[in-house]
Amino acid sequence: MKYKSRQRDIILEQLKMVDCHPTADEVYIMVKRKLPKIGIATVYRNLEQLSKGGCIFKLDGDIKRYDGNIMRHFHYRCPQCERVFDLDIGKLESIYDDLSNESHKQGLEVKVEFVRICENCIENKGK
Amino acid sequence: MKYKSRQRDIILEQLKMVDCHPTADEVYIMVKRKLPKIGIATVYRNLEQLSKGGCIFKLDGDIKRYDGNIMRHFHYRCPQCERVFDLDIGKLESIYDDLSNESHKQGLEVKVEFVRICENCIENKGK
DNA sequence: TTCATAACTGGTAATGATTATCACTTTCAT
DNA sequence: ATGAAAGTGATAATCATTACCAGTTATGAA
Repeated sequence: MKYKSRQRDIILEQLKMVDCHPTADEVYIMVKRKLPKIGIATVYRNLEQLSKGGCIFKLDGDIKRYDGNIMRHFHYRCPQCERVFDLDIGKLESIYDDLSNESHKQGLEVKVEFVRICENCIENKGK
Repeated sequence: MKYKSRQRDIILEQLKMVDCHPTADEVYIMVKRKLPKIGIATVYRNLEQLSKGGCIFKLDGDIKRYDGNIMRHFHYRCPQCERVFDLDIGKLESIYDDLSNESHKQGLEVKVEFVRICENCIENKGK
């Protein structure tokens, strides 16, 4: 990320505009509207760089997803559609902070992810 | 898992014998010593079934790993070699239990994974 | 036991996300 | 203004996982 690039700027801008957590392919489709000639490899390259640089988060899973919101917040993943959603954990938050602080003292980083069937998948159950 | 199969029995047995967290391919190699004719598809099929049946754990990541130990315990993943190791979290444990209990009350399942460079990768740094 | 059938197997082809490669273009410090 | 380092886009390659299929095995009912 030594030089600046229009492609990278637009990828970051688009990712910050949405509140979902798109896959690389979904980012590619979003960015193509502004930069029709961009290649998928450029998208992967820049998503990787942006996440290594701390500008975005990479969410591991079967398919990787990316999050343009780097404020501390929480996610849940739907085990059916494999999508990731933001989550307000309310009073869980202070417990999480304890876990996080205590982990750091022990030289560990913590990764917490919640799992819950999403509303969409609950609705589509009858189908 | 309605019928029993020798292949599945041996996969489970081998997985319970080791304290590492092998990939499907590593399980394949292990099991091949006892069942030289087994196919890789059979290994994947049975690992999936065993994990859905709650006999083993599947650990998500770039490459999936499997754990034959279903007693409650904790893992850390090395971000360099991507291997997974067991971890004694000591006093973190009670905090984790709080988080877990409170999550369940809110209809969420929690997944916690720790991250730390493993000893092997620290040693090999100079190389 | 015999039989029907549902589950399981092994080999292999297909899939699909991600990475590597390469010739070309852009950026930027000097 | 120029040359080295970084970035790009097209496409081929990789590789973990899944799908498919013809043949085998397990199981329960007759």
